[in-house]
Amino acid sequence: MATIKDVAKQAGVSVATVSRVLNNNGYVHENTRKLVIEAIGQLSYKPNEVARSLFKKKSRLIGLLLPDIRNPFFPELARGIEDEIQEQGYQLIIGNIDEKYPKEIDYIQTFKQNNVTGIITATNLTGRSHYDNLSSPVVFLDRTFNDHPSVFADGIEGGRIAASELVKRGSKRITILKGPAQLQTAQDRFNGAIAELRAENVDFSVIETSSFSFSDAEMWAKELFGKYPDTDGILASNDVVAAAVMHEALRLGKAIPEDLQLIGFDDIPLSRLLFPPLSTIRQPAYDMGKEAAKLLIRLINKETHFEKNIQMPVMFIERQTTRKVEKNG
Amino acid sequence: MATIKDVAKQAGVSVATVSRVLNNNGYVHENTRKLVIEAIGQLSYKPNEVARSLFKKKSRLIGLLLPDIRNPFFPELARGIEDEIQEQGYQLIIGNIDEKYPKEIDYIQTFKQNNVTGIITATNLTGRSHYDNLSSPVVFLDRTFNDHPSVFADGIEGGRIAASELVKRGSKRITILKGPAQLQTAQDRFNGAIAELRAENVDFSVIETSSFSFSDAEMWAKELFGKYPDTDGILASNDVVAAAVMHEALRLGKAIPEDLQLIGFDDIPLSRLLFPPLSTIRQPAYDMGKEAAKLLIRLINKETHFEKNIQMPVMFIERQTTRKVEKNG
DNA sequence: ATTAAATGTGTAATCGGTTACATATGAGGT
DNA sequence: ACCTCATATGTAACCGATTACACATTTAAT
Repeated sequence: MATIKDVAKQAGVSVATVSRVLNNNGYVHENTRKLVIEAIGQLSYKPNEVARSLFKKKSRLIGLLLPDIRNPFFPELARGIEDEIQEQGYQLIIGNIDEKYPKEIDYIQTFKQNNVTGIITATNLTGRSHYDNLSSPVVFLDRTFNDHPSVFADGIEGGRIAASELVKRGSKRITILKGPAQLQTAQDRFNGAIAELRAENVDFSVIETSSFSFSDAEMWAKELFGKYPDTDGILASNDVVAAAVMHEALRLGKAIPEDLQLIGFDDIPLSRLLFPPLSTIRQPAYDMGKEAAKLLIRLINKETHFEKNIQMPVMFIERQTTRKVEKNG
Repeated sequence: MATIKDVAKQAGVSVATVSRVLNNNGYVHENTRKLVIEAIGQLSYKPNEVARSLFKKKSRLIGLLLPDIRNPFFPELARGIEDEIQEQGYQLIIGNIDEKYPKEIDYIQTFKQNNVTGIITATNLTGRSHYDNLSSPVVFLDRTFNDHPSVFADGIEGGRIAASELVKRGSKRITILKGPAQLQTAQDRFNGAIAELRAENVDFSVIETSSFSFSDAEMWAKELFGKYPDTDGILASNDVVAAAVMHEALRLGKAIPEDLQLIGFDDIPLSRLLFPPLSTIRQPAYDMGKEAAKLLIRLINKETHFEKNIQMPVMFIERQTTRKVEKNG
């Protein structure tokens, strides 16, 4: 790999001049600039980002922390972030936390040690946090944290809408799958839903779950139908869990949506491919990622006067695990 | 952030000694070592990885290139890699190529510029490649490339098995969804399948597809049933596409597996949650990731005498989109 | 014509580590 | 007592960039 010295020699100038051309600052004579650019081309020189980063204490890397890369919701967030930051010449480092707090600490440390320019975190273990005395800006995605910059969807409203749609469509004995206690987003959905059900005076039961994973989801589904075999409306904690519930319901021979209505949460790509296609509360994951990236870049550029807490809309996506509501209902 | 100089001052020694303690090399008196370790603790000093990397021309970062982070197969690979390399103190940078060649070039460049210690690539655009004159070792995952180190599953055998299982279970008019032409893995599956079908003298049709994405999968499914409405056995190019096909088949009122059998490819976590659960050819994604990581670490450590091309077994996972085979068949 | 400001370029310090080399001391061998 | 070698530690060069500062040359202004 050619270095800046090689380029300087080739162009017959000093390294300072090459650097000036590279960074487009300071004075450089037009002829000299051409010389340098030509030398760069001939040697196909690319600056060493590590050396740059050492001096500047800033890299072109942005760190992203995800709770679980296997949950399709998160790759979708990542895609949004990626598309946005690459336009600005940044690169993404993804750290997968696997819902484990020590991994989160490790990754934050790694990000620091590698001079990342900014961090976006979608992890959400309640309680302790290690984001306080970082030199690089942090955006909280799919969560909030004190009054730090954040992009999130309204989980409470989402839970409320889901419950309301289920009731509106005639479910009487509703079961809520309550997501992991340590995840704030899950609690929000749950709280929104029960608030609505209480207001509507509708009977409901709760199944507590402790993860969102594919492998465990089947377990909650079996538990649900074991305890509440005659439930006629289910609010799942997310779409993955909803898929498992639907699977179990169909296995038990229940008719969906006639005997049993089901609403998921997230609207992951797979949801429309289930059969019947899953009605769900959509979180605009890709756009949430984009917004978080935009917000982070504003913070990096030290811009001012912009909204630091962005709430994204959730919406009910009506597919076929819910019945049609009567027009005059 | 404390630097090595601060530690040296605090411990009353030179930076060289601190560095020796840090790296566990050279001679350090036991008492001195304790002094240094204490100073490190007091200042909660963490070495700057960027400075390290600049001198050593090696970082603790390993680069991973994925074709499409939204396809659940790839996060699974990533998880396997992650678990393995983190034990060795490395960190993962994931680059998502989005099936676009220029992005691949960009990421390789970024990896180089950031001194990654090794690269694992699961991209698979046929033809040109830019992996030739890299200083860091490269492992090809879910693909091969000349005789470079690689970890892959036997796509041809997978295609063969899938076809064989379908025939064995009585499908007569088989349709194959042929995956994207530019992906070697897809071609292998296809070739394996048609070889088997020809050998068995079974009639088949082909639908050509040009992506594995959720959004396009529905399109291929509709095209399939439009052109070949009486097909009674489908080999899907992967599980995502299989999900879409199943969705469409059920929508059309076909009975699975009685009227129509279906076999996917990959065995992504969602496959067992479909209803009926999807029969598929399993690739051991997590383990493939682990193996690739092990292989890479061996290359990094310049070990010798180990297998450089690792073929992983594929196997038929019998679920409920295929009929039971008669015991005396 | 004189001087201040703008332009153009190079030298060297710096970022935070690692390590080659120099130097010093003590132990063991003859 | 003398030499060798292992042990212990410090000084300074180095990795590849950026930039403060110095210096030289134009250009513009009075």
